[in-house]
Order: sequence, then structure tokens, then C-alpha cells
Amino acid sequence: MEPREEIINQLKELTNLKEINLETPKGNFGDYAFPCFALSKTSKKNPAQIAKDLESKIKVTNIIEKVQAVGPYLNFFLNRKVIAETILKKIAKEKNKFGSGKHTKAGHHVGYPTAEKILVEHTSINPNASPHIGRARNALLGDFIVRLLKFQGYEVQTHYFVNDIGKQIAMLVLAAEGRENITFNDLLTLYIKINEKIEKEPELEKDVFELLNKLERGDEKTKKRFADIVDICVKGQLEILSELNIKYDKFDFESDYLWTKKTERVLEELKKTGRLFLDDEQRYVLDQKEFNLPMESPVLVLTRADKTSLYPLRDLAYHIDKKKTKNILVLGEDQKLYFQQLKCALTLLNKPVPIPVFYSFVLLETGKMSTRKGNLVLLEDFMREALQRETEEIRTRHDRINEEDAKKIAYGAIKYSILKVSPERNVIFSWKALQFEGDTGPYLQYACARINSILRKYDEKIDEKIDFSLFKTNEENNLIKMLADFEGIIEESERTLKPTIIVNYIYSLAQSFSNFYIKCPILKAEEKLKKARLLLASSVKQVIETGLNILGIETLEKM
RNA sequence: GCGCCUGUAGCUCAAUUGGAUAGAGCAACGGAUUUCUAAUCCGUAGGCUGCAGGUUCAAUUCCUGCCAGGCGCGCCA
Repeated sequence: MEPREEIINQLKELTNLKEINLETPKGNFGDYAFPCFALSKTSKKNPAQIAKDLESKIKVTNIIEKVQAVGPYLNFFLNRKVIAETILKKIAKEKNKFGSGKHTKAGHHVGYPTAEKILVEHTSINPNASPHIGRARNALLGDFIVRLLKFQGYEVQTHYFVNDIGKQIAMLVLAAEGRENITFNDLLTLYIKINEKIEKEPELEKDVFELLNKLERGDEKTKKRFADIVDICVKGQLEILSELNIKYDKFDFESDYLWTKKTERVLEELKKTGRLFLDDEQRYVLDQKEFNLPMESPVLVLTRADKTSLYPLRDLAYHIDKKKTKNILVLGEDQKLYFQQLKCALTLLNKPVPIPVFYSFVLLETGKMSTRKGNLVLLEDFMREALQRETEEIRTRHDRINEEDAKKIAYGAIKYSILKVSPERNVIFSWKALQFEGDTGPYLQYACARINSILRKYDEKIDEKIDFSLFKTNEENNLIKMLADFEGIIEESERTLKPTIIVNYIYSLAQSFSNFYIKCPILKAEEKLKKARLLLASSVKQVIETGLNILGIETLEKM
């Protein structure tokens, strides 16, 4: 039985509580702590007294070594040897599957039969230009979720919804008119220029709408013009994202929902609900008064006056089409209210609603980022800069530069710096975020590289009999305790879908390891202790590596 | 104007979802290399958790009001 489970079971029996809230305290308050305040509410007794009472009733076992009431807390001290043996053996056995609660419950390590299928949609950038760093937040967050869920044994499909028929694409098509050999790098300038132009001469908008109208009527030439531009753009975007090791299983094109008449069918369905009507200007709108949305006039506009489709209609058709039992959708905070509207519409049609994951925008020191206005930092520029700085960094340390390794470190630093910030917070972009020391990706990679170096030097198998009672120091026991927390960390990550939980955990694990590394020599230790410490170090490496991989960060053999 | 999110050390972020002494990194200063990688470690300094009330045994966390920033509120996506 897991130590945590054993404590919870005992407490449940003694207190009649359904949920036991165990804390892992800091300082010398033991391995687990149970606060007794909640009990004092019902029993009207002093929490300190309750803790004292419980202290005498808890049974000491081979796992629970000591129980101590300290004020209103009941602190549990576990048997070091048993914990060390349980957890280190488990890691050695499960390797890169360690931490995945689902796998262990199923009793085997790969492909357990009833894997739930989950569709994750993320990135879904407008195909109008190279992505800026704000968009990276979507892709990185989405990629993290995909990796986490795959690690947990789900069958995950990653989708990218391509808006290939919006007004912005039409503008880009207009801007590209009569130009040959347009490349990905031309798009941003074209896009900025056409926006400026239309702002100055609003009558040009008519041409844009005409183009859209022609497209929706299925004019082949127009279709091809749109498709060509979109193709250039999506390919360019994907090249950048794939450089960051972010991949997609399927691309869904908005236009398909027109050609297959699925948008029309959605309108038919909505008509049956009695909430769809034509407004004064002959647009199809969905009445959403009944849902108490915080808007002045709660309607969802689905078409233009000429009945060409608007994004919400295509999006609605898309979500209905997803048909998975579980969908996750990564969205910018600007989509929050819109998502509520989408949710209401889907509910009205009795369709499943995706689980949204929101993130806030990346701002510049000078103000907001805008692709349209051209004040932005491109993801590719950020990546290039990171790589350049990292290459220089390596030059100060080594004679030779391995470009693959430089990329792993540079991109790891980028991913880490973005994922370590809670998604709901705004980020003000600064080149200073590109650090390689301290609370950074490279710090974690470095910890792994150091362990690799030791394992290389030892050069024997470490799976022999190990005396688990040899771990005497605080540094060793602290590491063991932390390793035992990993499964809980993964569980919490899955529940909240927040990358920061894993980030914080592996960072403090690496910190504890550095501590251990300085104070506890491994290879120089006496033979039995050496073996025990080697196993401990390789376990730490395994867990940091697993954590980093879930964040999409690779590790290195040497640094 | 209304709704949602955010405000913590000079800077960038944590804080076990209401718990014990609010913790890290960067920057600053001082130290550690006959020992497994110094992208490391140790130490010093740095706090009225935006402000004012309230709820309770306990508030950075929950409630109310203000202040500041972000996002949104019909034909963009």
C-alpha cells in the first residue's frame, strides 16, 4: 500500500470524514500533516486536543513510524527505509512510465485497452502571417496538454482548425493580386500594407466582401487563389512549430464545412429551436437572451446580409463534427465570452461542449501586440535570438558546438520561460526572459546531464541488491520524499491542465538534487552506499526527464 | 457603463486551492573548485501580498468597495 493511502485510510476510519486533506508540510513537520481544524467545527473541541486524541489512536505500522501532534496539526513521520525501497524500486521498474497513475492502476505499462479518446484542438492561428510570441503560448500550452494526456495513457488526437476563408484571408488574397512567387516571408508585410490601405480607403472593403461572396458561391478560380495563399502560410507556420517539436495529427479546414454544406445543416437545426431569425439587415442571428450572458444584446451573428458565413457558424459546425466524448480547446482570453455563446448554442442543439483552456496575452513593453499593425515580436525571431545566444554561451564553455544540442537548450529555455507563468497572467515580453541560469530550462537539463555523466563513469548495471537503509542524510531523504510526490503532481496536472504544477515540481526536485550533488559524493562513496546513491540519482534523472518531456523539453547526454 | 482575468521583494515568478515562519530565480554584495560538469552550491540584504473594510480559530487565497493593467460586450476571428 502507498504510504499516503495508508495514512488516509487510518484517518478515515478514526474521523468518519469522507475526504482527508493531507498536506505535505515544509520544515521539520514530518512527511505528511493532517490539520484538525475541520474536525473541531463538528465536534466543538479544541483542534489541538483533537490532534492529541488522534495521536494516541493512530496505529504505528511498518510504514508509519511516528505520529506527533503539534498544536492543531497531526504530523506523520514515515519509515525512511520502506519509503525509499518502495519508490526507488517502482521507478526502476516503470522507468519513463513512472508517475502515470493510470498505467499502474491498469497493471501494465503500455496501451491499456480502454483508453479514452480525447481530441485536443490548439494553435489554430489565422493563416495570415508568421506567428508572434503570443500565439506561441497557445501552441506550447496545447502541446503540453497533449503530451500530458498521452503520458496518462489517453488516446489523443491533435487538431488544428485552419481559418482559410475569413475576411482577413480575403484581404491577403487581394493584396497578393497580380504578384508572382509569393513566399511565407512576404505575407506579414503584405498583410500590414493591405490593412493600412483599407483603413485609408474604406471603399476597398467592398472588393473584399465581393471576393468572399465569389468564394462561397464556389468559384473555382477564387477557391484556388485562397487555397494557394493559405497553403504558403500554413506550411510556413508549421515549419516553425515543427522546429519546436510541436506536431498535429489533423488539419481541419473551415472551408470544408461550406463545401460539404454542414454549415447549412447547422442553420436548419437551429431553425428548429425557434431561436434563429433574420435581423433588420437580413443576417441570420441566434437569440441567446435566455442564457443571461453579460452582453448588451445577446445574439450570435451567424451570417452576413448576403448570407455568406461568419466564423461562429463554421465553428459551430466544426464542433458538432468533432463527435468525441472529450474535447479540449486552447483559447486566448479574448475568446471567453464568445466561448460562452458557442457553449450555449451547442447546448441548445444537445451537442457536447468542449473543455476550454484559456491563456492571457503577451504584451510588449511598448503596449499591445498586433499582427495587423505590425508591432510584434515574431516567434521565429525569438527562436533565432535564443539559438544565437545559446551558441555563444556554449562557445565560452566548449571547443566544439553541436547544433542539435544548442537547439535543445535554446528552445528548452523558451518553452520553460513561457510555461512557467500561470496561463491566466499577462506576460510582458522581454528579451531578459532568455536566461540560461537559475529557474530556467537549461538548469533542469544541466541536472540531468550531470547525472548522465556519473552514470557513464560508473558503467555497470545498478540493479543489484541495494541496502535501502543507507540513506541517512537530509539531502537523500528529501529527494526520496519528493520522488514519492510525483504521481500526485501528475494527477493534479491532469485535473487542472496547468503546466506550472510540473514546472515548479521538477525545478525544486532539481534544486534538491544539486544540493545532494554537492554534499553527497556518489562515485567516491563506499561500495554499498555508492550503489544506493547511484540508484537514487538515476531515479531523480528519470523523473526530471519525464517532467521535461511532458513540457516538450528534451534532455541532453552532455552539456 | 457592464462582465471576466490579473496585481506578492528593485525585476521575473511561486505559495500544497483557506493552514504552521509568504518562498525561488535574476540583479547587488560576500564566499566555495587537491573531490562525480561552477549552466552549480552556500551566505547577506531585500515584504504593510495594490488600497480600505468585512467573514473566521486562521486570509496572498473568500466577500464588498475603491485604484491600476489586460480581455471582451452584432455583421473580425
